[in-house]
Amino acid sequence: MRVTDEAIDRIKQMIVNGELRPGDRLPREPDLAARLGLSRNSLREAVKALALIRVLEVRQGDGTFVTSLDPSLLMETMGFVLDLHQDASVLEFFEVRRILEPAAAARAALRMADTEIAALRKLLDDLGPEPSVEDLLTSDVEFHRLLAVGSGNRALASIIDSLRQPTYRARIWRGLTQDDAVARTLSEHRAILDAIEGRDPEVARSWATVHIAGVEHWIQDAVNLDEERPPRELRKASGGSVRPLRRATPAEY
Amino acid sequence: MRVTDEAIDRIKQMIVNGELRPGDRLPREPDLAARLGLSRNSLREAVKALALIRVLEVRQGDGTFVTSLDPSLLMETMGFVLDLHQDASVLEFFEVRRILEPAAAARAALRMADTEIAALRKLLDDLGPEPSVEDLLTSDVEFHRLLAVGSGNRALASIIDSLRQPTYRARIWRGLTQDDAVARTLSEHRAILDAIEGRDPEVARSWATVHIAGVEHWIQDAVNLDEERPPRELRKASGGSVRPLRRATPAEY
DNA sequence: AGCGTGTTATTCATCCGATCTATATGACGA
DNA sequence: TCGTCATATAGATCGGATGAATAACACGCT
Repeated sequence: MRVTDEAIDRIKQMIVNGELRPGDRLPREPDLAARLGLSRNSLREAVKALALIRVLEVRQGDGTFVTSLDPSLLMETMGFVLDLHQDASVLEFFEVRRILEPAAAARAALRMADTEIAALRKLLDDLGPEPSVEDLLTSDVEFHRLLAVGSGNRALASIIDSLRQPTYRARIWRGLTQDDAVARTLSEHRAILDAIEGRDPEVARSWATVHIAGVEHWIQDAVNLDEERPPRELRKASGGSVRPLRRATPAEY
Repeated sequence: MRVTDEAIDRIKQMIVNGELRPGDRLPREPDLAARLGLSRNSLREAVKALALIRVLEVRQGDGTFVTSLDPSLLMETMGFVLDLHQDASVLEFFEVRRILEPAAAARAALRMADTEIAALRKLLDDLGPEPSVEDLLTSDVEFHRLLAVGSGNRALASIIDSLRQPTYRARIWRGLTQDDAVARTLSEHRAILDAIEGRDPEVARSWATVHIAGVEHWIQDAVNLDEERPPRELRKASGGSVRPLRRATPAEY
């Protein structure tokens, strides 16, 4: 195995077996490199890789630390990978959302604290009856995030969060093209919250399903329409060969 | 922003905008470094990070390539992160499985091809009535994998796959301690498959729920028992301070 | 002509050592 | 007491040198 890969594994093992705990600081680069028996450059490759997936956090002039390892950090990694999938597979991710979010809503109805519900209610009330598309999207993201967290399952919440990332821009497009999207979103959000407040998991689940499915169907139609149009070129490759590029998808807007 | 982070982003953008496509080869290290305006060492840190999350694949003596970017590659990354969470949060991940796997089973009942169902049937038949624990686990992993793939949603399948990873060892423990676990697993697998064969999504979903919940409850009990026992030390830190380590959890077995 | 083998070029792997930059810390003076 | 500045520390980045794996090609044998 490559020394760098081995270093990644060694560091990982140090965390798994408890030698390094969340928040702990790693030895200085030269020391750790010596201890693991490799050069500083190779060690840095390992550290960089672990930093990308949010296992380590490097602070220049301070040191390298183990992150909290909170499941929510998983989100960013997944979001990064999902950014690479902006084609038809968006629909696949959407389908997963339609599975997870209703489940989260149902659990939230059972587990959410009254104070959390009040905060959610305030979020919706603060928005007003006719918000700008921008404000709506901000509120929408926060609503779904709080709902996911309200499930009481951090892993579930972070997976949902990471799945929303790539569909964020899709919803922007929606807000811009469907006139009734704003009103509909508002009323559906309130319906979900009402069900949670009433501690009715099945109703919460159903409203969440309706809510997600509405967006999903719209995306589906948009993709289908897009398939029928001829591909258009996005832009030319900068340095080298010019090749036809993939088709634009809703997720890009 | 650090040059390395910028390089990561630049490479990512090259993929997102289609300049680099799955399977494509990147320019030689020196060339790409020159083009991105940084040193080879720094570029290598970026490449290593992207290789860890399976976006790039480096082949010594050959070159560096963009992977297929298949959603199933997402699995390995997630599995890596999940390895770091071997404490009580295992139950959180298990709960997500209990949401996703029944949903996958229901979809499989609707979407799976007859040939795929036949393959699944053969998998179960090949195992025989009283398999070894080892064989059972191998078959079990494959059964659930095919089931997930049968959902027709690669993203869903890969998330389920990645979630199973950390519970694999948990099930080993189960197989060793519960005498009826083998027979029960076998019959539940057959029940799920029967429902799929009968194209009955609701029954498939229910059997899958029962199946997962069985394991989940057992793990839950095991963790609770474990909580009541005093923590035991796993082993001492090698180089530095000796500190009490976290408690062992079922996932370690 | 077909095929196996050895050579060579290409490309990544790894290392070393030096310099630059950001951060934290503590000394110093208003 | 508090703000400022010097200094130590640790990571950031670089350039170059050498080793190792792979692929491509030429060669010679059958």
